[in-house]
Amino acid sequence: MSSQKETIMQALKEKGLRVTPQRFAVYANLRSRQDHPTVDQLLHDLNQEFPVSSQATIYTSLQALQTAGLVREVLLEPGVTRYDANVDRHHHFRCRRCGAIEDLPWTTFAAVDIRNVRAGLRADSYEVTVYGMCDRCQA
Amino acid sequence: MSSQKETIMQALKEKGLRVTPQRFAVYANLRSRQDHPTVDQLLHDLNQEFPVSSQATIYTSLQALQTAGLVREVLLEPGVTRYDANVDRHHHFRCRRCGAIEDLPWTTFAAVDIRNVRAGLRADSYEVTVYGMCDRCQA
DNA sequence: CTTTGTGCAAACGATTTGCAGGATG
DNA sequence: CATCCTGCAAATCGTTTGCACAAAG
Repeated sequence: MSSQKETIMQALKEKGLRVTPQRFAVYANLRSRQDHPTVDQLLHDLNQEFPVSSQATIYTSLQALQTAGLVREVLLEPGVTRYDANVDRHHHFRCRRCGAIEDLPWTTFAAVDIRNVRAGLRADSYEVTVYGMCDRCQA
Repeated sequence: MSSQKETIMQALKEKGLRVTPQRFAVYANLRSRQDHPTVDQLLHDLNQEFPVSSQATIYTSLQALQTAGLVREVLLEPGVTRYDANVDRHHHFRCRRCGAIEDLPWTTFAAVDIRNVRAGLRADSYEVTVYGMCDRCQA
């Protein structure tokens, strides 16, 4: 049985990425959380105990991880880029009040028939973004 | 019958916005086009013949128009904010190759049942983003 | 050892803001 | 004529880049 740590190291290696403490920390942290942090949040959280990574390295690590297909960007607010280690297809819920973003399982909705888009376009995937109020903001 | 110009002026007035040449130009231009221009594209296009508006004014105009509900942002690329005068609900198609964005009519898809999101969330709207290749990029 | 990554600081680009003069209602 | 808008330039904020040193394979 492989530990969580080994799983992550193997994922990096399989994609041809060198396993550095910084990359490991970024990817491991992203995988361990449910929200979709920004670079600043990652930087802050990783360096809580003692310095693990610099800002520039987080940017370049994320870029490498993204190119490798281990991480994706989530864009729902202007000027705010968030990152998500869940690269399986899924949908998003966004709270109108607090801005919180939550993943929705792909199975939440019946399949959308994207063959119906305008003739001439070749559609290959899609995702649904749902807006509303999260639990806490309904108070 | 009211001219296009009067329609636009009335829309601005109804929202309590002063009708200035700059705001008029920004909103009229946005309504006249099908794509979703960035601020730079707007600035360039508006000032083709002779100066109509400054960069800062376009930013503030867009902000006012957006607050008034006449314009919305479209966020599909990191660091790129686009604007859309179509505030009726609709979906988007994004070309993976050239990045072009196209509106898809709301009626393109059967309704997505957003009552099925996790209990506790109060969903009130949604939109579908479809990815693929546009006509030209299939060549 | 060769190649790639890290960290710092400077560079960059998009957006915001302060302020003085100008236009709108 | 009181209020709000414009335009300029400076300030801000997120992200990228150049480079010297360090670490990975």
